[in-house]
Amino acid sequence: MTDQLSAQDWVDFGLKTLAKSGFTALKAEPLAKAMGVSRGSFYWHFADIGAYHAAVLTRWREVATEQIIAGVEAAKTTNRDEDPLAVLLKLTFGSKLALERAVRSWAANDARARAAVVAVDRRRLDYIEDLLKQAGLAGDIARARAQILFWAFFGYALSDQPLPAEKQEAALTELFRIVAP
Amino acid sequence: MTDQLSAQDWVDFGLKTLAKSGFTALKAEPLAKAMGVSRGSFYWHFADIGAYHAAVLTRWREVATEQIIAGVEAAKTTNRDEDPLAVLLKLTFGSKLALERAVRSWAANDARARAAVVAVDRRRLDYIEDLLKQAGLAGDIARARAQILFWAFFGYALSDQPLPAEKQEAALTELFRIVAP
DNA sequence: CGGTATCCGTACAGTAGTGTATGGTACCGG
DNA sequence: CCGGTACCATACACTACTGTACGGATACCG
Repeated sequence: MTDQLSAQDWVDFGLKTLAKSGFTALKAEPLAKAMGVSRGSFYWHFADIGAYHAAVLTRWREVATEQIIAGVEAAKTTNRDEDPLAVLLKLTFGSKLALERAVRSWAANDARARAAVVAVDRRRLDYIEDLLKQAGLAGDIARARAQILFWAFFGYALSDQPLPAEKQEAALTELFRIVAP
Repeated sequence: MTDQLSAQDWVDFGLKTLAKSGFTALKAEPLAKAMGVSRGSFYWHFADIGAYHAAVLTRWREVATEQIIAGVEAAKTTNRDEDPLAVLLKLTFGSKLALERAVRSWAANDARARAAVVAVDRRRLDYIEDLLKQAGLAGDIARARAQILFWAFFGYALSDQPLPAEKQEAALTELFRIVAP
């Protein structure tokens, strides 16, 4: 039978729900109803809500950390004439950010979510710093500008006003011009 | 008697609770217990939870919008030789940001909170843009860089890793150097 | 001093979600 | 064909919070 659910199904659905309705929607009963099953399924796959939340966060750590980085690295080899930093900006600022917002919102209210966010942040920051160093910036400058790029990214990701495409484009070019060596 | 509570008392305590425990703690029963009264008081001052939340958000709009701006304007007149932009950076990045984080986290899960955040954001962005124009930047450049400063601020405000003072200072100087005319 | 408005406590009913116990069903290996 | 395992439904007890009804206290005001 293919209509049986796995723990992975529950976690994936949790990520979708997280992006759409925020972490307050990560509850057994509403999720079960939305998936057309009863909580019997939920409590078979997970010991309790805490275990489920941990599983969702673990999965997010996996997908959020390596996603953009893999994209940039791919572009690095297939499209050698494009600046990796520009690719990074385009990829990050172009992707859907609802999930990112939801997890960071969660982190403000939950210690385990906060731990996941901190780990992911460090991974990303280190990567940006590497890119800047590879572009020829000195160590301390690279670190400071990586921090700025990082802040700007999350400021954008978390600002609730969907900026008009023009202004966003203008700000991005300016950001790139300002940070790039 | 001074041990009677006003609606304002409830709202102020709500802001403190918001900063300390997030919006999920903004519930009548826990708040009442923390204040040493019963929910009878709460439901006398507020029709329901929704009305209370609206009052808290309104109060936040008041304090969050004019706080920093007033500080910068004050420094403008009393300390004429300091760059207003530097003052702005120092004030914003130096203030406690728990409340800011909490409200923005709230905004990800609640439409009314989102509306408040959007309004406050616009006010701040416009002010930064004004500062940059007064510093002599052209209109489009001022707008783009204001956006960058704005993003960077929230990236900082919402990043859950308390940066070591050294690195933060370095990033700030670099940010100022990069954006200032 | 009596009355009235303000403020709060208490008791109740209702709702939403958690976790558990138990039983049912489908499929798989021997 | 039969026992066992994986998966799910149902029913129950429990907790946390909401909102309302009502009654008590307290201060102020005529």
